Amino acid sequence: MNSIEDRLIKIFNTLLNAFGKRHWWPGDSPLEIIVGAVLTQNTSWKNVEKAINNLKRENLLTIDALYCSDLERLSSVIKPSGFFNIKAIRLKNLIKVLYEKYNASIENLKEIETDDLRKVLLGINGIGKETADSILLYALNKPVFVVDAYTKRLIKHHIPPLIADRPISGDSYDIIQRFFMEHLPLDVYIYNEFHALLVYLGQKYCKKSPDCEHCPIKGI
DNA sequence: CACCAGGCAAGTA
DNA sequence: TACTTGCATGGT
Repeated sequence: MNSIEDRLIKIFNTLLNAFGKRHWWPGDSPLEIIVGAVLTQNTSWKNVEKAINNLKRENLLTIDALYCSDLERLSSVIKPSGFFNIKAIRLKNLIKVLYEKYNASIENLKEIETDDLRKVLLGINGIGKETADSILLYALNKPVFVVDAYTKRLIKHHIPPLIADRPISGDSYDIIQRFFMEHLPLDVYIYNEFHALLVYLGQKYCKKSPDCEHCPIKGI
C-alpha cells in the first residue's frame, strides 16, 4: 500500500490541506494567461504583474492590438518583466499564429486535439515546453502536467528516488511530466492545483536556506 | 554587493 | 545528449 500513486496523491492532499487552493492561474482572461506565461519566463510574478497592468492601461491586451502594435512600443510597455526585447518578439510570434492561423480566436484553439496543439505551440520560437504546457493547462483547460524548476527539485531532492532509472538534469522535462501523468488521474483540476501547490511549496520552503524541518510533505 | 525569479534558443563539446 | 551563455528588471 505504498505505491507511487498513493504517495503522489498523499503529497497532493497534504499540500492542499496545508496551503489551500491556489486559484491558479491569476488572470482575468485566457489571453491574459497566455501573455503572462511568456512574460513570466525566468521572471518573478511581481514584475509580470506590472507589465500586464501596463498592457491593460495601453489597451494592448487583445489579440488584435498585440498583433498591430509595433515591436518597439510593445517591448517598452512590458519592460518591467525583464528580457523585454526578446519577450516582445516571442509575444509577437505567438500572437501572429493566433491571428493568422486561428482567426484571432482562442475558442478555435480549444477545438484542436491536445497533442496537436502542443506541437503547434512548441513550433513557435520562444515557446518551450513549460510555457506551452502552462498555456494548455491554465488558459485552455487541457489535462497536461506542467513541470518547472520546483517540480524538478521535488523529484530530485525531496522524494528520492521517485525516478530511479536516470539522473534528473537539464533535459528531463518529458521524463518528469510522464512520471506525474502516468501515476495521477488525467484530471485538469489535479494538474492545475498540484503544480500551483508545488510552486508555493518551493517559494515558501525551498529557498536558499531550505526549511526542510517544517516542510509539510517531509517524509512522504 | 551578489544572487535569483513560475525559461528559451542558440551555440559548443 | 548535456552543458553554457545571453537576455534585463526589480526585490532581497
